[in-house]
Amino acid sequence: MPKTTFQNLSPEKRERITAAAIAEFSSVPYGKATLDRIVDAAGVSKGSMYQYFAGKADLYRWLLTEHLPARKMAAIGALAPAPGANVWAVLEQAFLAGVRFAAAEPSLTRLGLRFRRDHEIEPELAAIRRGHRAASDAWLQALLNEGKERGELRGDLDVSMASGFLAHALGEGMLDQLARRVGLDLDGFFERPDATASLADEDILDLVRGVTRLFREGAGAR
Amino acid sequence: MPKTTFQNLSPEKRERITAAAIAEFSSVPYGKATLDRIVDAAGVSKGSMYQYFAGKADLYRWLLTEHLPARKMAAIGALAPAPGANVWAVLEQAFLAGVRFAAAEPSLTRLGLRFRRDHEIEPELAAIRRGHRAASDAWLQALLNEGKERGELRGDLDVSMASGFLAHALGEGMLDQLARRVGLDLDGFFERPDATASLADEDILDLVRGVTRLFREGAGAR
DNA sequence: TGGGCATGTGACTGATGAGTCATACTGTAT
DNA sequence: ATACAGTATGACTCATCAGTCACATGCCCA
Repeated sequence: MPKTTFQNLSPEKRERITAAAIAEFSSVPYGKATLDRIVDAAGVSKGSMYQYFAGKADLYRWLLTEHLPARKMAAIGALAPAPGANVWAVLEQAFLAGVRFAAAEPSLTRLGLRFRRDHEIEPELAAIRRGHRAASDAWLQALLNEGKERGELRGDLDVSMASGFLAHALGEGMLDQLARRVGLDLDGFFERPDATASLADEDILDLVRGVTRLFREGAGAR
Repeated sequence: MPKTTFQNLSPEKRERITAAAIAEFSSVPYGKATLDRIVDAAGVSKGSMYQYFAGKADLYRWLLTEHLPARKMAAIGALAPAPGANVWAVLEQAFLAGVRFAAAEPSLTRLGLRFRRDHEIEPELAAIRRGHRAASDAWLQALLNEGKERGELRGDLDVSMASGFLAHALGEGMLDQLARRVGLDLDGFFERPDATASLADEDILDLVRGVTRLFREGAGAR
Protein backbone atom coordinates (compact mmCIF):
# COMPACT_ATOMS: atom_id res chain seq x y z
CA MET A 1 0.00 0.00 0.00
CA PRO A 2 1.21 3.54 -0.61
CA LYS A 3 3.62 5.01 1.89
CA THR A 4 2.69 8.15 3.80
CA THR A 5 4.86 10.12 1.41
CA PHE A 6 2.25 9.52 -1.22
CA GLN A 7 -0.56 10.79 0.99
CA ASN A 8 1.42 13.96 1.66
CA LEU A 9 1.68 14.79 -2.02
CA SER A 10 -0.32 17.62 -3.47
CA PRO A 11 -3.62 16.30 -4.82
CA GLU A 12 -2.61 17.48 -8.24
CA LYS A 13 0.57 15.42 -8.29
CA ARG A 14 -1.12 12.42 -6.73
CA GLU A 15 -3.72 12.57 -9.43
CA ARG A 16 -1.09 12.77 -12.18
CA ILE A 17 0.56 9.65 -10.85
CA THR A 18 -2.69 7.79 -10.43
CA ALA A 19 -3.83 8.67 -13.93
CA ALA A 20 -0.54 7.60 -15.45
CA ALA A 21 -0.66 4.30 -13.61
CA ILE A 22 -4.23 3.62 -14.69
CA ALA A 23 -3.38 4.46 -18.26
CA GLU A 24 -0.48 2.04 -18.22
CA PHE A 25 -2.09 -0.87 -16.41
CA SER A 26 -5.27 -0.55 -18.39
CA SER A 27 -3.62 -0.63 -21.76
CA VAL A 28 -1.15 -3.49 -21.40
CA PRO A 29 -1.17 -6.64 -19.30
CA TYR A 30 0.49 -6.40 -15.90
CA GLY A 31 3.56 -8.26 -17.04
CA LYS A 32 4.21 -5.82 -19.86
CA ALA A 33 3.47 -2.68 -17.91
CA THR A 34 6.60 -0.76 -16.96
CA LEU A 35 7.26 1.66 -14.15
CA ASP A 36 9.51 3.59 -16.49
CA ARG A 37 6.58 4.50 -18.68
CA ILE A 38 4.36 5.42 -15.75
CA VAL A 39 7.03 7.55 -14.18
CA ASP A 40 7.59 9.18 -17.51
CA ALA A 41 3.95 9.99 -18.18
CA ALA A 42 3.49 11.30 -14.66
CA GLY A 43 6.54 13.52 -14.88
CA VAL A 44 8.08 12.05 -11.75
CA SER A 45 11.45 10.45 -11.22
CA LYS A 46 11.77 6.76 -10.69
CA GLY A 47 13.38 7.20 -7.32
CA SER A 48 10.39 9.20 -6.18
CA MET A 49 8.04 6.47 -7.20
CA TYR A 50 9.82 4.21 -4.76
CA GLN A 51 9.22 6.81 -2.06
CA TYR A 52 5.50 6.46 -2.69
CA PHE A 53 5.11 2.75 -3.33
CA ALA A 54 7.09 -0.32 -2.48
CA GLY A 55 7.21 -1.29 -6.14
CA LYS A 56 5.23 -2.20 -9.19
CA ALA A 57 3.08 -4.81 -7.49
CA ASP A 58 2.32 -2.47 -4.63
CA LEU A 59 1.12 0.24 -6.96
CA TYR A 60 -1.02 -2.22 -8.89
CA ARG A 61 -2.51 -3.65 -5.75
CA TRP A 62 -3.38 -0.21 -4.44
CA LEU A 63 -5.16 0.64 -7.66
CA LEU A 64 -7.22 -2.51 -7.57
CA THR A 65 -8.06 -2.80 -3.92
CA GLU A 66 -8.39 0.83 -2.92
CA HIS A 67 -8.64 3.23 -5.77
CA LEU A 68 -10.87 1.37 -8.20
CA PRO A 69 -13.42 0.25 -5.59
CA ALA A 70 -13.59 3.76 -4.20
CA ARG A 71 -14.26 5.30 -7.58
CA LYS A 72 -16.74 2.59 -8.46
CA MET A 73 -18.55 3.16 -5.21
CA ALA A 74 -18.61 6.86 -5.87
CA ALA A 75 -19.98 6.30 -9.35
CA ILE A 76 -22.68 3.71 -8.76
CA GLY A 77 -22.96 3.27 -5.00
CA ALA A 78 -22.68 0.01 -3.12
CA LEU A 79 -24.58 -2.98 -4.41
CA ALA A 80 -27.07 -3.17 -1.60
CA PRO A 81 -27.77 -6.75 -0.50
CA ALA A 82 -31.15 -6.90 -2.17
CA PRO A 83 -33.34 -4.84 0.17
CA GLY A 84 -36.24 -7.16 -0.42
CA ALA A 85 -36.98 -6.10 -3.95
CA ASN A 86 -37.86 -8.42 -6.78
CA VAL A 87 -34.91 -10.48 -7.99
CA TRP A 88 -35.34 -9.40 -11.55
CA ALA A 89 -35.42 -5.75 -10.69
CA VAL A 90 -32.29 -6.06 -8.59
CA LEU A 91 -30.52 -7.95 -11.35
CA GLU A 92 -31.46 -5.37 -13.91
CA GLN A 93 -30.16 -2.65 -11.66
CA ALA A 94 -26.91 -4.47 -11.17
CA PHE A 95 -26.38 -5.10 -14.87
CA LEU A 96 -27.29 -1.56 -15.63
CA ALA A 97 -24.89 -0.14 -13.07
CA GLY A 98 -22.12 -2.25 -14.53
CA VAL A 99 -22.72 -1.22 -18.08
CA ARG A 100 -23.12 2.42 -17.18
CA PHE A 101 -19.90 2.36 -15.25
CA ALA A 102 -18.19 0.83 -18.27
CA ALA A 103 -19.49 3.62 -20.45
CA ALA A 104 -18.58 6.34 -17.97
CA GLU A 105 -15.15 5.13 -16.91
CA PRO A 106 -13.64 3.12 -19.73
CA SER A 107 -10.11 3.18 -18.39
CA LEU A 108 -11.08 1.92 -14.98
CA THR A 109 -13.25 -0.71 -16.60
CA ARG A 110 -10.39 -1.89 -18.75
CA LEU A 111 -8.19 -1.97 -15.72
CA GLY A 112 -10.65 -4.20 -13.89
CA LEU A 113 -11.19 -6.42 -16.91
CA ARG A 114 -7.49 -6.91 -17.40
CA PHE A 115 -7.23 -7.93 -13.80
CA ARG A 116 -10.07 -10.43 -14.15
CA ARG A 117 -8.46 -12.02 -17.17
CA ASP A 118 -4.73 -11.71 -17.11
CA HIS A 119 -3.42 -14.96 -15.86
CA GLU A 120 -0.49 -13.53 -14.05
CA ILE A 121 1.30 -15.50 -11.45
CA GLU A 122 2.08 -13.18 -8.53
CA PRO A 123 0.27 -15.36 -6.01
CA GLU A 124 -0.74 -12.44 -3.86
CA LEU A 125 -2.55 -10.80 -6.78
CA ALA A 126 -4.31 -14.07 -7.49
CA ALA A 127 -5.48 -14.03 -3.89
CA ILE A 128 -7.01 -10.61 -4.37
CA ARG A 129 -8.83 -11.86 -7.41
CA ARG A 130 -10.13 -14.83 -5.50
CA GLY A 131 -11.46 -12.39 -2.92
CA HIS A 132 -13.29 -10.36 -5.55
CA ARG A 133 -14.81 -13.48 -7.01
CA ALA A 134 -15.90 -14.84 -3.68
CA ALA A 135 -17.55 -11.54 -2.79
CA SER A 136 -19.55 -11.23 -5.98
CA ASP A 137 -20.45 -14.89 -5.82
CA ALA A 138 -21.73 -14.55 -2.27
CA TRP A 139 -23.81 -11.56 -3.25
CA LEU A 140 -25.35 -13.39 -6.18
CA GLN A 141 -26.06 -16.55 -4.24
CA ALA A 142 -27.75 -14.58 -1.49
CA LEU A 143 -29.86 -12.81 -4.08
CA LEU A 144 -30.86 -16.02 -5.80
CA ASN A 145 -31.64 -17.80 -2.56
CA GLU A 146 -33.92 -14.98 -1.49
CA GLY A 147 -35.61 -15.05 -4.83
CA LYS A 148 -36.14 -18.75 -4.51
CA GLU A 149 -37.74 -18.36 -1.10
CA ARG A 150 -40.05 -15.71 -2.42
CA GLY A 151 -41.00 -18.04 -5.23
CA GLU A 152 -39.63 -15.85 -7.97
CA LEU A 153 -37.26 -18.55 -9.08
CA ARG A 154 -37.81 -22.22 -9.85
CA GLY A 155 -37.82 -24.17 -6.63
CA ASP A 156 -35.37 -26.73 -7.97
CA LEU A 157 -32.86 -24.24 -9.32
CA ASP A 158 -29.25 -25.12 -8.60
CA VAL A 159 -28.26 -21.80 -7.08
CA SER A 160 -24.56 -22.47 -7.04
CA MET A 161 -24.53 -23.27 -10.73
CA ALA A 162 -26.80 -20.44 -11.72
CA SER A 163 -24.76 -17.89 -9.79
CA GLY A 164 -21.64 -19.07 -11.53
CA PHE A 165 -23.15 -18.48 -14.93
CA LEU A 166 -24.67 -15.19 -13.92
CA ALA A 167 -21.29 -14.00 -12.76
CA HIS A 168 -19.91 -14.70 -16.20
CA ALA A 169 -22.90 -13.10 -17.82
CA LEU A 170 -22.54 -10.00 -15.68
CA GLY A 171 -18.83 -9.76 -16.16
CA GLU A 172 -17.60 -10.95 -19.47
CA GLY A 173 -20.68 -11.70 -21.48
CA MET A 174 -22.23 -8.34 -20.90
CA LEU A 175 -19.21 -6.45 -22.04
CA ASP A 176 -18.86 -8.72 -24.99
CA GLN A 177 -22.37 -7.84 -26.04
CA LEU A 178 -21.74 -4.20 -25.48
CA ALA A 179 -18.66 -4.34 -27.61
CA ARG A 180 -20.47 -6.21 -30.33
CA ARG A 181 -23.24 -3.65 -30.48
CA VAL A 182 -20.70 -0.94 -30.93
CA GLY A 183 -19.26 -2.93 -33.78
CA LEU A 184 -15.99 -4.28 -32.47
CA ASP A 185 -14.86 -7.28 -30.54
CA LEU A 186 -13.39 -7.26 -27.09
CA ASP A 187 -9.85 -7.10 -28.37
CA GLY A 188 -10.90 -3.96 -30.10
CA PHE A 189 -12.48 -2.67 -26.94
CA PHE A 190 -9.04 -2.64 -25.48
CA GLU A 191 -7.70 -0.73 -28.40
CA ARG A 192 -10.39 1.89 -28.75
CA PRO A 193 -10.95 3.15 -25.23
CA ASP A 194 -14.02 5.26 -25.72
CA ALA A 195 -16.06 3.32 -28.21
CA THR A 196 -18.65 2.53 -25.54
CA ALA A 197 -19.37 6.20 -25.16
CA SER A 198 -21.36 6.03 -28.36
CA LEU A 199 -23.99 3.69 -26.88
CA ALA A 200 -27.25 5.47 -26.17
CA ASP A 201 -28.81 4.90 -22.79
CA GLU A 202 -31.90 3.25 -24.22
CA ASP A 203 -29.78 0.76 -26.12
CA ILE A 204 -28.10 -0.14 -22.87
CA LEU A 205 -31.45 -0.65 -21.19
CA ASP A 206 -32.53 -2.76 -24.10
CA LEU A 207 -29.51 -4.98 -23.84
CA VAL A 208 -29.91 -5.32 -20.10
CA ARG A 209 -33.56 -6.32 -20.42
CA GLY A 210 -32.74 -8.87 -23.10
CA VAL A 211 -30.14 -10.51 -20.93
CA THR A 212 -32.35 -10.56 -17.88
CA ARG A 213 -35.16 -12.09 -19.86
CA LEU A 214 -32.91 -14.78 -21.30
CA PHE A 215 -31.89 -15.74 -17.81
CA ARG A 216 -35.47 -15.67 -16.58
CA GLU A 217 -37.38 -17.42 -19.31
CA GLY A 218 -34.68 -19.34 -21.09
CA ALA A 219 -34.32 -19.77 -24.80
CA GLY A 220 -36.63 -22.72 -25.26
CA ALA A 221 -40.05 -22.49 -26.92
CA ARG A 222 -42.99 -22.41 -24.55
CA MET B 1 5.03 -22.40 -39.06
CA PRO B 2 7.68 -25.04 -38.45
CA LYS B 3 10.50 -25.31 -40.97
CA THR B 4 11.02 -28.53 -42.87
CA THR B 5 13.85 -29.35 -40.51
CA PHE B 6 11.26 -29.97 -37.85
CA GLN B 7 9.27 -32.35 -40.05
CA ASN B 8 12.46 -34.29 -40.74
CA LEU B 9 13.08 -34.94 -37.09
CA SER B 10 12.55 -38.37 -35.62
CA PRO B 11 8.99 -38.64 -34.27
CA GLU B 12 10.46 -39.27 -30.85
CA LYS B 13 12.39 -36.00 -30.81
CA ARG B 14 9.55 -34.07 -32.34
CA GLU B 15 7.30 -35.36 -29.61
CA ARG B 16 9.76 -34.38 -26.90
CA ILE B 17 9.86 -30.85 -28.22
CA THR B 18 6.12 -30.61 -28.61
CA ALA B 19 5.51 -31.92 -25.11
CA ALA B 20 8.00 -29.50 -23.61
CA ALA B 21 6.41 -26.59 -25.45
CA ILE B 22 2.92 -27.56 -24.34
CA ALA B 23 4.07 -27.95 -20.77
CA GLU B 24 5.60 -24.50 -20.82
CA PHE B 25 2.87 -22.59 -22.63
CA SER B 26 0.15 -24.29 -20.63
CA SER B 27 1.63 -23.50 -17.27
CA VAL B 28 2.57 -19.84 -17.62
CA PRO B 29 1.17 -17.04 -19.73
CA TYR B 30 2.75 -16.50 -23.12
CA GLY B 31 4.70 -13.48 -21.97
CA LYS B 32 6.36 -15.40 -19.17
CA ALA B 33 7.07 -18.54 -21.14
CA THR B 34 10.73 -18.89 -22.09
CA LEU B 35 12.38 -20.74 -24.91
CA ASP B 36 15.27 -21.48 -22.60
CA ARG B 37 13.05 -23.60 -20.40
CA ILE B 38 11.44 -25.39 -23.32
CA VAL B 39 14.78 -26.12 -24.92
CA ASP B 40 16.01 -27.34 -21.58
CA ALA B 41 13.11 -29.66 -20.91
CA ALA B 42 13.24 -31.03 -24.42
CA GLY B 43 16.97 -31.67 -24.22
CA VAL B 44 17.69 -29.70 -27.37
CA SER B 45 20.01 -26.78 -27.88
CA LYS B 46 18.68 -23.30 -28.39
CA GLY B 47 20.26 -22.99 -31.79
CA SER B 48 18.46 -26.11 -32.94
CA MET B 49 15.15 -24.69 -31.89
CA TYR B 50 15.75 -21.87 -34.34
CA GLN B 51 16.31 -24.45 -37.05
CA TYR B 52 12.84 -25.80 -36.40
CA PHE B 53 10.85 -22.65 -35.73
CA ALA B 54 11.28 -18.99 -36.59
CA GLY B 55 10.97 -18.07 -32.92
CA LYS B 56 8.80 -18.15 -29.87
CA ALA B 57 5.70 -16.75 -31.54
CA ASP B 58 6.05 -19.20 -34.41
CA LEU B 59 6.18 -22.16 -32.08
CA TYR B 60 3.19 -20.89 -30.13
CA ARG B 61 1.19 -20.27 -33.25
CA TRP B 62 1.93 -23.73 -34.56
CA LEU B 63 0.72 -25.30 -31.34
CA LEU B 64 -2.53 -23.37 -31.42
CA THR B 65 -3.42 -23.48 -35.06
CA GLU B 66 -2.11 -26.88 -36.07
CA HIS B 67 -1.27 -29.13 -33.24
CA LEU B 68 -4.07 -28.46 -30.78
CA PRO B 69 -6.88 -28.57 -33.36
CA ALA B 70 -5.50 -31.79 -34.76
CA ARG B 71 -5.41 -33.46 -31.38
CA LYS B 72 -8.82 -32.13 -30.47
CA MET B 73 -10.22 -33.43 -33.71
CA ALA B 74 -8.63 -36.78 -33.04
CA ALA B 75 -10.12 -36.88 -29.56
CA ILE B 76 -13.68 -35.72 -30.15
CA GLY B 77 -14.15 -35.45 -33.89
CA ALA B 78 -15.36 -32.40 -35.73
CA LEU B 79 -18.37 -30.57 -34.39
CA ALA B 80 -20.73 -31.52 -37.17
CA PRO B 81 -22.90 -28.61 -38.27
CA ALA B 82 -26.01 -29.94 -36.54
CA PRO B 83 -27.12 -32.72 -38.87
CA GLY B 84 -30.75 -31.88 -38.23
CA ALA B 85 -30.91 -33.15 -34.69
CA ASN B 86 -32.68 -31.43 -31.85
CA VAL B 87 -30.91 -28.28 -30.67
CA TRP B 88 -30.80 -29.43 -27.10
CA ALA B 89 -29.30 -32.75 -27.97
CA VAL B 90 -26.65 -31.10 -30.12
CA LEU B 91 -25.84 -28.63 -27.37
CA GLU B 92 -25.53 -31.36 -24.81
CA GLN B 93 -23.21 -33.25 -27.08
CA ALA B 94 -21.07 -30.19 -27.60
CA PHE B 95 -20.84 -29.39 -23.91
CA LEU B 96 -20.09 -32.98 -23.15
CA ALA B 97 -17.36 -33.20 -25.74
CA GLY B 98 -15.77 -30.08 -24.32
CA VAL B 99 -15.82 -31.28 -20.76
CA ARG B 100 -14.59 -34.74 -21.68
CA PHE B 101 -11.73 -33.28 -23.64
CA ALA B 102 -10.84 -31.16 -20.63
CA ALA B 103 -10.77 -34.24 -18.46
CA ALA B 104 -8.79 -36.28 -20.97
CA GLU B 105 -6.24 -33.69 -22.04
CA PRO B 106 -5.73 -31.23 -19.23
CA SER B 107 -2.53 -29.74 -20.61
CA LEU B 108 -3.99 -29.03 -24.00
CA THR B 109 -7.08 -27.62 -22.36
CA ARG B 110 -5.03 -25.30 -20.22
CA LEU B 111 -3.10 -24.28 -23.28
CA GLY B 112 -6.30 -23.34 -25.06
CA LEU B 113 -7.74 -21.59 -22.03
CA ARG B 114 -4.63 -19.52 -21.57
CA PHE B 115 -4.85 -18.50 -25.17
CA ARG B 116 -8.49 -17.49 -24.79
CA ARG B 117 -7.74 -15.36 -21.78
CA ASP B 118 -4.25 -13.99 -21.86
CA HIS B 119 -4.51 -10.51 -23.11
CA GLU B 120 -1.29 -10.53 -24.97
CA ILE B 121 -0.49 -7.96 -27.54
CA GLU B 122 1.18 -9.69 -30.49
CA PRO B 123 -1.40 -8.51 -33.01
CA GLU B 124 -1.08 -11.58 -35.13
CA LEU B 125 -1.95 -13.84 -32.22
CA ALA B 126 -4.96 -11.69 -31.47
CA ALA B 127 -6.03 -12.23 -35.07
CA ILE B 128 -5.91 -15.98 -34.59
CA ARG B 129 -8.08 -15.66 -31.52
CA ARG B 130 -10.56 -13.56 -33.41
CA GLY B 131 -10.69 -16.32 -35.98
CA HIS B 132 -11.43 -18.97 -33.37
CA ARG B 133 -14.15 -16.82 -31.85
CA ALA B 134 -15.75 -16.08 -35.17
CA ALA B 135 -15.82 -19.76 -36.06
CA SER B 136 -17.46 -20.91 -32.84
CA ASP B 137 -19.86 -18.00 -32.98
CA ALA B 138 -20.88 -18.87 -36.52
CA TRP B 139 -21.45 -22.47 -35.53
CA LEU B 140 -23.61 -21.49 -32.58
CA GLN B 141 -25.64 -18.97 -34.50
CA ALA B 142 -26.33 -21.49 -37.24
CA LEU B 143 -27.43 -24.00 -34.64
CA LEU B 144 -29.72 -21.54 -32.89
CA ASN B 145 -31.22 -20.29 -36.12
CA GLU B 146 -32.06 -23.83 -37.18
CA GLY B 147 -33.58 -24.48 -33.81
CA LYS B 148 -35.67 -21.40 -34.12
CA GLU B 149 -36.96 -22.45 -37.51
CA ARG B 150 -37.83 -25.85 -36.16
CA GLY B 151 -39.73 -24.17 -33.35
CA GLU B 152 -37.50 -25.53 -30.63
CA LEU B 153 -36.54 -22.05 -29.54
CA ARG B 154 -38.63 -18.98 -28.77
CA GLY B 155 -39.52 -17.22 -31.98
CA ASP B 156 -38.43 -13.87 -30.65
CA LEU B 157 -35.07 -15.02 -29.34
CA ASP B 158 -32.21 -12.64 -30.08
CA VAL B 159 -29.89 -15.19 -31.64
CA SER B 160 -26.85 -12.96 -31.69
CA MET B 161 -27.14 -12.23 -28.00
CA ALA B 162 -27.95 -15.77 -27.02
CA SER B 163 -25.04 -17.17 -28.97
CA GLY B 164 -22.72 -14.75 -27.24
CA PHE B 165 -23.78 -15.93 -23.85
CA LEU B 166 -23.73 -19.56 -24.85
CA ALA B 167 -20.18 -19.15 -26.04
CA HIS B 168 -19.21 -17.92 -22.61
CA ALA B 169 -21.19 -20.67 -20.97
CA LEU B 170 -19.52 -23.30 -23.14
CA GLY B 171 -16.08 -21.89 -22.68
CA GLU B 172 -15.49 -20.25 -19.38
CA GLY B 173 -18.57 -20.95 -17.34
CA MET B 174 -18.49 -24.66 -17.92
CA LEU B 175 -14.94 -25.03 -16.80
CA ASP B 176 -15.62 -22.82 -13.84
CA GLN B 177 -18.37 -25.14 -12.77
CA LEU B 178 -16.21 -28.16 -13.35
CA ALA B 179 -13.49 -26.66 -11.23
CA ARG B 180 -15.91 -25.76 -8.50
CA ARG B 181 -17.28 -29.27 -8.33
CA VAL B 182 -13.82 -30.60 -7.91
CA GLY B 183 -13.34 -28.18 -5.07
CA LEU B 184 -10.98 -25.56 -6.42
CA ASP B 185 -11.28 -22.37 -8.35
CA LEU B 186 -10.00 -21.78 -11.82
CA ASP B 187 -6.73 -20.37 -10.59
CA GLY B 188 -6.31 -23.68 -8.86
CA PHE B 189 -7.18 -25.50 -12.02
CA PHE B 190 -4.10 -24.02 -13.53
CA GLU B 191 -2.02 -25.13 -10.61
CA ARG B 192 -3.30 -28.66 -10.20
CA PRO B 193 -3.29 -30.05 -13.72
CA ASP B 194 -5.13 -33.27 -13.25
CA ALA B 195 -7.79 -32.44 -10.72
CA THR B 196 -10.49 -32.90 -13.36
CA ALA B 197 -9.56 -36.50 -13.73
CA SER B 198 -11.38 -37.20 -10.50
CA LEU B 199 -14.76 -36.25 -11.94
CA ALA B 200 -16.94 -39.25 -12.63
CA ASP B 201 -18.62 -39.44 -15.99
CA GLU B 202 -22.10 -39.29 -14.51
CA ASP B 203 -21.25 -36.12 -12.64
CA ILE B 204 -20.16 -34.58 -15.90
CA LEU B 205 -23.41 -35.59 -17.55
CA ASP B 206 -25.27 -34.15 -14.61
CA LEU B 207 -23.54 -30.83 -14.90
CA VAL B 208 -24.08 -30.71 -18.63
CA ARG B 209 -27.79 -31.40 -18.25
CA GLY B 210 -28.13 -28.74 -15.60
CA VAL B 211 -26.54 -26.13 -17.80
CA THR B 212 -28.59 -27.05 -20.82
CA ARG B 213 -31.76 -26.91 -18.79
CA LEU B 214 -30.88 -23.50 -17.38
CA PHE B 215 -30.42 -22.20 -20.88
CA ARG B 216 -33.61 -23.84 -22.06
CA GLU B 217 -36.08 -23.08 -19.32
CA GLY B 218 -34.47 -20.16 -17.55
CA ALA B 219 -34.31 -19.62 -13.84
CA GLY B 220 -37.68 -17.96 -13.35
CA ALA B 221 -40.63 -19.65 -11.67
CA ARG B 222 -43.29 -21.06 -13.97
C1' DT C 1 23.13 31.53 8.98
C1' DG C 2 23.56 26.79 9.61
C1' DG C 3 22.15 22.16 10.81
C1' DG C 4 19.26 18.41 9.98
C1' DC C 5 15.49 15.79 8.13
C1' DA C 6 12.27 14.85 4.30
C1' DT C 7 11.94 14.46 -0.31
C1' DG C 8 13.56 14.32 -5.20
C1' DT C 9 16.66 12.52 -8.88
C1' DG C 10 18.42 9.63 -12.70
C1' DA C 11 22.53 7.10 -13.77
C1' DC C 12 23.60 2.64 -12.57
C1' DT C 13 23.32 -2.47 -11.37
C1' DG C 14 21.90 -6.96 -12.04
C1' DA C 15 18.85 -10.16 -13.89
C1' DT C 16 16.49 -12.12 -17.57
C1' DG C 17 15.49 -13.70 -22.08
C1' DA C 18 15.10 -13.47 -27.40
C1' DG C 19 17.66 -14.19 -31.06
C1' DT C 20 22.65 -14.83 -33.51
C1' DC C 21 26.81 -16.84 -35.04
C1' DA C 22 31.17 -19.11 -35.43
C1' DT C 23 32.27 -23.59 -34.95
C1' DA C 24 31.61 -28.62 -34.78
C1' DC C 25 29.52 -32.70 -36.03
C1' DT C 26 27.11 -36.24 -39.32
C1' DG C 27 26.20 -38.48 -43.33
C1' DT C 28 26.28 -39.18 -48.22
C1' DA C 29 28.21 -38.86 -52.76
C1' DT C 30 32.47 -38.93 -55.55
C1' DA D 1 39.96 -39.82 -48.55
C1' DT D 2 37.65 -35.37 -49.71
C1' DA D 3 34.07 -32.40 -50.27
C1' DC D 4 29.84 -30.55 -49.27
C1' DA D 5 25.10 -29.98 -47.42
C1' DG D 6 22.41 -30.36 -43.65
C1' DT D 7 22.13 -30.14 -38.84
C1' DA D 8 23.60 -29.25 -33.89
C1' DT D 9 25.56 -26.37 -30.33
C1' DG D 10 25.91 -22.94 -26.52
C1' DA D 11 28.47 -18.81 -25.56
C1' DC D 12 27.49 -14.36 -26.80
C1' DT D 13 25.05 -9.87 -28.04
C1' DC D 14 21.65 -6.70 -27.24
C1' DA D 15 17.58 -4.88 -25.28
C1' DT D 16 14.52 -4.36 -21.48
C1' DC D 17 13.23 -3.48 -16.72
C1' DA D 18 12.81 -3.61 -11.60
C1' DG D 19 14.95 -1.85 -8.10
C1' DT D 20 19.15 0.91 -5.74
C1' DC D 21 22.07 4.51 -4.27
C1' DA D 22 24.97 8.50 -3.83
C1' DC D 23 24.03 12.80 -4.37
C1' DA D 24 20.84 17.12 -4.89
C1' DT D 25 17.42 20.22 -3.34
C1' DG D 26 14.33 21.91 -0.75
C1' DC D 27 12.16 23.33 3.95
C1' DC D 28 11.69 24.09 8.96
C1' DC D 29 13.52 25.40 13.35
C1' DA D 30 17.12 27.51 16.27
